[in-house]
Amino acid sequence: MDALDRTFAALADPTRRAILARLALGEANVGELAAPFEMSLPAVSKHLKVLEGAGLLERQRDGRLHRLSLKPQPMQQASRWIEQYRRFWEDRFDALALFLQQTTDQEDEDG
Amino acid sequence: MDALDRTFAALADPTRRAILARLALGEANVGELAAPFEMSLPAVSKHLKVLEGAGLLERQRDGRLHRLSLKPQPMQQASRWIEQYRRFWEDRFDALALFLQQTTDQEDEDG
DNA sequence: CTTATATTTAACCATATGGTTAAACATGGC
DNA sequence: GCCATGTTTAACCATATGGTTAAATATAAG
Repeated sequence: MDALDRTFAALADPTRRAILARLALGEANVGELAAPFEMSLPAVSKHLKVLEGAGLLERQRDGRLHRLSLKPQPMQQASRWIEQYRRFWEDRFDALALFLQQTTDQEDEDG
Repeated sequence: MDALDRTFAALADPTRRAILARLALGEANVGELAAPFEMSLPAVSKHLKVLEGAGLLERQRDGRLHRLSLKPQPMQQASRWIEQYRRFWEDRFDALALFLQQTTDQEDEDG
C-alpha cells in the first residue's frame, strides 16, 4: 500500500479521527486515548497501529507507558493531494456566491 | 457511515484517486474512465459507485452513456477537517525553517 | 426484429477490517 | 518474589472490500 492509501484509509475511521483530534491537544498514553471509547483496549491498540502504520503518530515508550504524539507529515501530504482540486471547487463556490449575490439583488429589487 | 468516513474511504484507493484526477480534467463516461486500468469494467463500475456514494461524483445518463463529473463538496469538507491540523504542522515547519536558516547562517559564518 | 454497444447486477472468491476475549509481556511498587 | 498496572499478541468472528466471470438491462443502429 502507498503512503496516501494508508493515510486516507487511516482517516476513514471515526475512532481514529477522534484519537488524532485528541492528540492535537497534546501527547497521551494508550489508556488515556482509549478512555473515551466504549471499546476494548486491544481494539484501540489496533487503531493506534493503523495510525502508526500510516505515519500519523509516533510512539515513545516511557517505562510501561507508551506516549503517543501527532506526526503531521502524512496529513500534510493528504492535504496537498486534496488541494489539487481547490481551484475546481472554488470555481463552483464563486459561481454559487455570484448566484446568491444576484438572488439577493433580485430580492432587494422586489422588496 | 458518516460522510467524512465515506469520503476518506473513497480516497484511500489509488484507482479511485486516479478516476477523480481524470475527472478534474473534464467529464467522462464509464468506458473512458475504465480504459487506463487493467481491471474489468464491473470493477471500475464498483469504484464509481463508491465515489458516487461518497458524493464525490455525479452521474447524468445520456442514452446508454453515463456521463460522470466531479462534485467538489465532500473533498472540500475533507480538506477542512485536515486543515484543523495545519497550525500543528506549520509550527513544525516553522521550526524546520528556523533550523535551516540557522544552519545556513552557520555555514555562511564557516565559509 | 436483430445485433452491437454501454453499463450494471449477480454470484462468487480471497483478503482486509474492526471488533471480541483470553493470555502474554513488561514495568513498577511493596 | 509477588502482585498490580499498562499494553500487546493471539485466536477467533462477522462483515466489508476489491477483484473476477457470466448474465441481465438499456439504448442505438441496421
